[in-house]
Amino acid sequence: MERAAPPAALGPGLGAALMESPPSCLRSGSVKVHLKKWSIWDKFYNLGTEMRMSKRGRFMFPYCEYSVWGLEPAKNYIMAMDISPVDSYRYRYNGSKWQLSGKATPHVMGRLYFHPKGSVPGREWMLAPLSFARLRLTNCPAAAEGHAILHSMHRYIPQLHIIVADGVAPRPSLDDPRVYTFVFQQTEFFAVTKYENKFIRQLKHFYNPYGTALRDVKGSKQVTGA
Amino acid sequence: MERAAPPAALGPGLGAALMESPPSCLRSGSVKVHLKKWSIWDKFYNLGTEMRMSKRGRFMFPYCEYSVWGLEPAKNYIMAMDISPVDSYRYRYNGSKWQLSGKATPHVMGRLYFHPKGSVPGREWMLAPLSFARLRLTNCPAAAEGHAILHSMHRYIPQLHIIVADGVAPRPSLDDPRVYTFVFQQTEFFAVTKYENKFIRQLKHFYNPYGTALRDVKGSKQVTGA
DNA sequence: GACTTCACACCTAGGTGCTAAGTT
DNA sequence: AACTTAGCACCTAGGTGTGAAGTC
Repeated sequence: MERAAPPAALGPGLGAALMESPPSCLRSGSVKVHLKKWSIWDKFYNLGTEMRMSKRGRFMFPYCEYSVWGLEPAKNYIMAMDISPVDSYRYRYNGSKWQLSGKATPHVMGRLYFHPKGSVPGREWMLAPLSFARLRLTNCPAAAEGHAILHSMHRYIPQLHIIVADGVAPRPSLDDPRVYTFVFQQTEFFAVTKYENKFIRQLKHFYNPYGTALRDVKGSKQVTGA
Repeated sequence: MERAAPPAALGPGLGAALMESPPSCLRSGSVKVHLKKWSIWDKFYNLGTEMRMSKRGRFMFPYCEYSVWGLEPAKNYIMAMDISPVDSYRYRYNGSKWQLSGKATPHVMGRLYFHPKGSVPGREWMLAPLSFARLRLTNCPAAAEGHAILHSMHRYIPQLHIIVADGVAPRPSLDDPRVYTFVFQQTEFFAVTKYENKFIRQLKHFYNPYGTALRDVKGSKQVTGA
């Protein structure tokens, strides 16, 4: 099935003022990281990305995927992510935009999601995209390891940590100089249990392969160039 | 959907003479290994197990799954399998049974399938079943790593190798005394590109969750106790 | 003739947002 | 009223054996 152009409303979106594009490529020391599918991330970012959670844990869409350069080929690295609070506020959606709604519920700290490949030489990390597609978001405080525990109606941003695995400490402090951290502005999102912004809903339908059931209903499909 | 009893023809099968049950539990030094779902393996074994292959690689059914005891909890182990020729003959199916049909095509040697978990402490290996459900069989000599390369119409048996990973050699020789090898007689099979024995076909339909499409056709379903 | 490959329909498995019902 | 949960239909993804077509 051919994919039509995304709904026209989703292009210019909420107005040109928001149409900025944060850098999709960051450097830390000799290590360079590029955010893949940045143009899709940008589309969501400009509308105010929302990510649904559930008790069981839910994948992110878009998900975090990177290309990595500048690692030492023979040295081993561990790749980890965490989802960090952006600020200390709680938010609400008033029907058309997000607004502050009091102080944040304290963050459930310290959970890292380690890439399942484990400790792998830099050579191999640089060969293929580094994907965290299977990181799950949950609002259940008792969730299994490997799930990120978030609060609904709060604002978060994913952080990538590239950790030199020299065998000293398997899970070093993130302040350790052997940890390189990368944060891409356009991956910021609001955690929700149901989508609030209908344009976000439409973008999800359109780009997420599992969301196509609803791609053609309620005017979310439009003809190219119409 | 409830599962009816397996077809009556598949019980007594080819006759009582074949109805032996090889041990489902083996020991090597202090290490003990139990073959899971041995009663299903036995049913196939008594009819002459066949495993289909394809170019792209195909899962085994039944697949090899074990429980392990007697490892040193803190020591690391690597789990590997290979599919070994049982003899040096080629076979053919004459419509009712397998018979010799000349000398074997030389085996494509030395390929090991390593359990994807990698090097893990004995404690953890003993906690959960050790499954090789995702080992693929192929007849394509150029297949990707992790596929077992076999010849059709030849007879094979899977071997489990438990390898002490003391960091000396990542992929030691199988003659190394730090390698414990286990071979369960009832996992022997004929490699085929299409099933020959129709009773094997029926057993596969019956037990493989993906084969249920054909469970109810051509008399493969029978009523319990009829 | 004997064996292999391919396209197919059918199934399991599991992710998706929806709606309705439940909770606070 | 605001937010969360559970069940649903719908989809993708991919394993299954079949039967027809292809190969040797």
